Amino acid sequence: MKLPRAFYRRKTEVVAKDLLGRVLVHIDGDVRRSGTIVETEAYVGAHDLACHAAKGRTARTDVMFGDAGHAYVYLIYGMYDCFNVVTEPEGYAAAVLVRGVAPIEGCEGATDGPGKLCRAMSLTRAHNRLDLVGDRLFIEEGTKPPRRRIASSARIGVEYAGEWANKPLRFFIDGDPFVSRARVRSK
DNA sequence: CGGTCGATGATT
DNA sequence: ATCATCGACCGC
Repeated sequence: MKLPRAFYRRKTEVVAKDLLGRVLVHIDGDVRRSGTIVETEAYVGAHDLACHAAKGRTARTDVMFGDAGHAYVYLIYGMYDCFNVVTEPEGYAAAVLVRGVAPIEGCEGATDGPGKLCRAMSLTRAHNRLDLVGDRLFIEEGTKPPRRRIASSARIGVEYAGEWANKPLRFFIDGDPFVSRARVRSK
C-alpha cells in the first residue's frame, strides 16, 4: 500500500521517525528498485540552520516550500545525489533525508549512506520535484520496527549549524547493518 | 584499525 | 568558498 500525501504533510520529526521500516520504491523503466528505510534525518524548517531552506527560497530550495509528498534531490560535493521527501503543509519548507536502506530488489551496490543509496537505486536530480504520490517513485507501508529499536543522534555533517548541529534529529534502526557509519567530520 | 584528504561541480 | 559524501591512502 502506497503512503498517501497526508502521511508526509505532518510534522517533519514525526515523518522522519515514521519512515523507518517503510519501503522506498523506484520504478525505473522495467526495473523495480526497492529497499527498506533504516536511517533518516529531519530538516525541520527555514529556522533550522542545517536545513537548506534556511538560505531562503531559491531555485534549489523552492520544492521544499511546496506541498508535502514530493522528492527533493540535490547534488552534494559535486559527486553524489541525496534523496529527500518534502514534509509539512505548503509554504512550510522542510524535508526528510533518507540516509540508508536495506536493499530488497534491483539495487546495484551498497545502500548504507545517502549518496550510496541514490547511486544503487538510480536516483538523481532528474527526480527532483517528482510527486511521491505517483507511479514512478513512491514509498510503501512496509513494517514499522518496534519503538525500542528506534534510536536517535545528532545529524551527520552539519557542524556548521550552531545549536542546531546537536539536536537529535537523526533516526535509525539500532543495530541494522545498513545504517551508515556516523563519521563525524573533524573540521 | 583510525585519521586525513582529494575528487568534483552546483550553489551562493 | 562552501558543502546534508565517499573511498583511497596513510601511519600505527
